Amino acid sequence: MSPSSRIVQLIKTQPLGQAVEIRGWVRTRRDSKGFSFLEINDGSCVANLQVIAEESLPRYEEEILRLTTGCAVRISGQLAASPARGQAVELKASEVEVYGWADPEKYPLQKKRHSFEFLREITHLRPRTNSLGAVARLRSALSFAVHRFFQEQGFLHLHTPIITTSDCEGAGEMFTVTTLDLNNLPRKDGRPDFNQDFFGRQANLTVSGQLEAEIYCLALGNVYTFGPTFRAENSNTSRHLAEFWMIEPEMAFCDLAQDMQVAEAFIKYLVQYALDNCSDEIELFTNFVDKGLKGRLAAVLAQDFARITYSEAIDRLKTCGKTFNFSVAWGTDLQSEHERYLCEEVFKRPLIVSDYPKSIKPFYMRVNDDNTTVAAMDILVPGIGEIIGGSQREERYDRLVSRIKEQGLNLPDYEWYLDLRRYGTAPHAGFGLGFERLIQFVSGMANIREVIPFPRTPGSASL
RNA sequence: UCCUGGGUAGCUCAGUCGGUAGAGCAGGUGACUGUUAAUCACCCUGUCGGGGGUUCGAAUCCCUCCCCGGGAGCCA
Repeated sequence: MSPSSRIVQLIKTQPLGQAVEIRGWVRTRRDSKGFSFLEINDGSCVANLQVIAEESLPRYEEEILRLTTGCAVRISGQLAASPARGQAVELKASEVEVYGWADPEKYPLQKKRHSFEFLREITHLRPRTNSLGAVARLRSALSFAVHRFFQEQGFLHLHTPIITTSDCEGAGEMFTVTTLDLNNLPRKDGRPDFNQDFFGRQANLTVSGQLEAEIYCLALGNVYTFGPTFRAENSNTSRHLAEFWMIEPEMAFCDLAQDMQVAEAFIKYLVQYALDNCSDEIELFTNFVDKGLKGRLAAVLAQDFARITYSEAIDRLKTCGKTFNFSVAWGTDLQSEHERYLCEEVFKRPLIVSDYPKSIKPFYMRVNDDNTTVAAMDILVPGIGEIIGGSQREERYDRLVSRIKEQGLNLPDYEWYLDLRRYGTAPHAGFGLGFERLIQFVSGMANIREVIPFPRTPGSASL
């Protein structure tokens, strides 16, 4: 391990008068009479460390005065209180070593703000910016917090398959995984012959770990998955990715009410964790990305999520006197504009909508006693919309069979799933949280492509 | 995929009535300065997204394709 300090620690502990060493990248250089100011960022925090480089240093003219944005350096010296405003401490350099130059005529990152659209074109360089670096730290922190929340509550972390042959998930279009020669595709009855493929059958990238999670839930109790998820939908929006990360808890002996409780506690825990551990990042986002961010996050913690059933939502939308582009009718899905109105204008906080008509929801959701709705819930947050979708699962064998048939699905495909109901079935429930949407919510970033390091979207997969 | 707005200097954008392109920032040079979006002066920079068409003449008008933003659908 190098003897260098990370800047986050130096700023926090302020070891004045001590010899320290840092390694990082030059953000900017400003020259004064007899010395230069260097701003160094090492990725450990939002803040740069200001370095004073006197002209008496070796190679001052040849190297230090040539330092520009992007150069990688090692600097040792003494940490001192800063006499000027803007920073508490600064580093009086005694040695400056340049690891790598960055030709200012060609280096794309300038000492100014860039549009996120432009930064997307330089995926390999954008984490060197303040905001994308901050997103990376927030993402890492929240990822840890996800595990901490569930581990603290005794959940078991489960790795569900990324390559799956269960073609019965119905959550969206799937990517096929194959080693077949696409230039000379073996066919049978005109269709690709997957019997000759690597797995001897068609395999796809997972669209959800839920069904597999149910298997372990009904053996070990509460479990959660946290892994990549793939949807081959031609979705072109600021909140859809073809490859994204999803967290899916599945809880045994759990009903919809408890499911909602856990989901609400989970989101609040993550928001609180971000406020406690990424305050500088959230400050940055509030100042430069979304002025309302901090207030909104505080409001999330301050009150209970609003709760409303689908039927109540329809009533409210019908009687609110507002005209929508899409008409409101019981039995049809809520449109984006309906959800936004309820969440952002009526309740002005996260909103849980529950008990949707069974006709618009998948087969595995538990049918309510009214026989027309299912025990499903969506959590909507202001600015983003749906961030969680969940339900109590149908644990009754007969009901599940008729739901599978009702939806025109192929019963034999579900034998293993039905076994879970044949033998020792139990009430259980779960939900899926879109990790990137959560990061959008906590960072205020408008486009989901900024909150994942390497976004995959239709027509775009850089690196 | 649909609707809509865009694509002009490294970046962000302006460009009138169709007459062959401009600003700020960045970059270079110099001055000045415990500076911090430093300041001041000077200098450099163009496949006007690609292709086709109309015209004496197209960044500008028409057709077409590509790419990007915003909205919608699908969902997390």
